[in-house]
Amino acid sequence: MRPTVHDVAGEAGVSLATVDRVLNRRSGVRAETVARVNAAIIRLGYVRDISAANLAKQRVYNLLFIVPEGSNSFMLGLEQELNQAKLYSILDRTHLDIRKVKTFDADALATALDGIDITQVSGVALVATESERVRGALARLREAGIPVVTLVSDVSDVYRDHYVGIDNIAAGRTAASLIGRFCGRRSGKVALVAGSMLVKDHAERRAAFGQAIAEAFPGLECLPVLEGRDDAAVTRTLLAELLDREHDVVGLYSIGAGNRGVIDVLMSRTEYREITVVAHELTDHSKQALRDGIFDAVINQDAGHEVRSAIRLLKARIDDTPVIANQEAIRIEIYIRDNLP
Amino acid sequence: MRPTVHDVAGEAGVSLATVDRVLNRRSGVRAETVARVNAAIIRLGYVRDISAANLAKQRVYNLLFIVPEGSNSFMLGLEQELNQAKLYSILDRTHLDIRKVKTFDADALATALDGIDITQVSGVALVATESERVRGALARLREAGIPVVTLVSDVSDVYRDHYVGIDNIAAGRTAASLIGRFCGRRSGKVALVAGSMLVKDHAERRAAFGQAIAEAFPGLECLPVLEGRDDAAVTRTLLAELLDREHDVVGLYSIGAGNRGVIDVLMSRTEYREITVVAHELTDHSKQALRDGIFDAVINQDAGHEVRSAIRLLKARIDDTPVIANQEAIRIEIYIRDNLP
DNA sequence: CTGAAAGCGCTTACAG
DNA sequence: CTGAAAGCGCTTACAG
Repeated sequence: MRPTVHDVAGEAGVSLATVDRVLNRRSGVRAETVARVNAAIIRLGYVRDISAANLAKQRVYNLLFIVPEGSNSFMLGLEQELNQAKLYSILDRTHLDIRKVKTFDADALATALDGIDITQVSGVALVATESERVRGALARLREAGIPVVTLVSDVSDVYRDHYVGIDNIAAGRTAASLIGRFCGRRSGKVALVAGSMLVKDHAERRAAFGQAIAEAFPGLECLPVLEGRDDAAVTRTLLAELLDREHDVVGLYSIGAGNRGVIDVLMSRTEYREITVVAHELTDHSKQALRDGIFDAVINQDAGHEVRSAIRLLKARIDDTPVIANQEAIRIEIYIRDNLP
Repeated sequence: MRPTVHDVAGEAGVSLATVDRVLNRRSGVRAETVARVNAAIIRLGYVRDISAANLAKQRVYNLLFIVPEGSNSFMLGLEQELNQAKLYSILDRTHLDIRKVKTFDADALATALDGIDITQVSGVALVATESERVRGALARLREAGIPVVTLVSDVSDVYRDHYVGIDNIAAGRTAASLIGRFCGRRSGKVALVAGSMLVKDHAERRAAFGQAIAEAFPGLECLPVLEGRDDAAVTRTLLAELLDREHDVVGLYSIGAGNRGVIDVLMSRTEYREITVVAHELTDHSKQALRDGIFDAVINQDAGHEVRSAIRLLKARIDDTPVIANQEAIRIEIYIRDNLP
């Protein structure tokens, strides 16, 4: 049988309460007593039963998720995963609170962060837009002992405990390899469509993509980025105009989440079918585009995995328990028509 | 506050013991009393706290994993993941028992299954080799109320509760698309290397691959499968001989786990570098082959995910709790040099 | 067929 | 600085 606090207390010759004080690193125990208890713990190989501890504590994890009130499919998907997680979270004494802030608006985010009631929240996850105010707000949270993880979009690593999302530089290189390889020996131009170059993940993907193309596929030339603001209508206009003007486009990299506009344009003329297209994020639209042969590959990050991972990471910080690094790594997933989930 | 058994007991006007009997569907309660308790449960929206229940029950999950005592890297990786999971499983009152049986030997597997002490084991996961004896053994286990999941390799679905692994037909089609697309406009022959066509997953991948190539890439022609028995030496000899004889091989699909032999041959002559290669399973060898440009893509199933998923699924069956379907779906992962984890 | 009491492994006031 | 006792939300003999 696994040893319990009773065994430790017996072995150390102290009471349960003292064992508990030592286990939880509470003050007011003589150094010598602490040492005796710790020795007993090691001797017995005691490991605390966290479920029992949480039961006794009546611990409830109050986790706050701050996400952009976006209209794009990926963010909607993320929100849906959060609501899914919410259904099951009651079983784990976890309360998920979802707050939406204006997209790409650092001030709105900072205001939301500043408004957090430190006594009511045990952990925070946020889709970050970085700014001085945001950094300040995060620093205050962490000083108050509240764990913070960034989701999908990161800030400098001193301001959060963990980043849950993909490596966007590697993602950009991946897109480059796929387009380069799929284009085969063809040479020509590559169109780039992003949401906004002010967003760090889009900027990173774009830069890495350009570099990888230049390195490995000299026959391909990247055109200037179109910034569609993740808006279908804007993207549609810009891209239609571009493809009308440029007559040598063999590839297209859709960096952001404005896939609907891209799909509309690509479907508008049969000759566009020849263009090799790689986009981001698996949604109903992008899946259909893969099936229809409009998209050749989609690079995805699993929103469900990200939500569950953020929850696990926050709880692990709160309980001071270990995590399995591999389980928390968010993969750069590649989908083609044949391996859709 | 969430309602507890006390609240239910009060509401129904019965004792805790009776509430417990109803909750656990134990016999010896008058139908009318059962109805009263159930009504109270619904009225209060009561949800049982499983951690507390398990604490009271001193529940220990004894899970048995039966895996082939294989020498191939993927199975070794799986075993490593099992040992990883073992480290953390004590925290969850879970005991993992790993038993190894002779690879691809249905009788050895059946004997292991028949030898299970039903009173000591609460759930079984196995890498299946199907046979009449195996089916019989599984049926007996399930009649005894012991949940069974298959891992990586499946049996007919009436003999297990769940399959934890990839869709091998889709995997074969995925390989075909990748090779076809990467070969571009080149036409020629495609070499196929498998472990054994007697193994269902290899056979399924091969069939789906052949069909997809025939459908979509008429310029490519599949050569007869080499069966390397997942053995590096055998694979090396067979493949070297084949490539020496055939002078028009533009693609190679390594269906099984004998990647080392494949890599050796491909590195032996510079002209083999031109061959487009897709293999299965991410291991140290296959990762290096991707980095070196020997392999163009690797199709992977995440062994760590599979192990954790099998554990979650078995526990969910044991506790009769719901699972999140998306979390348990094993993806057909595509890796190229740029998105390696 | 039903209930009172003790216990699972931990924590928490309260007392000293 | 330390301990005895009660309690977290369940389950389990035991008694009737």
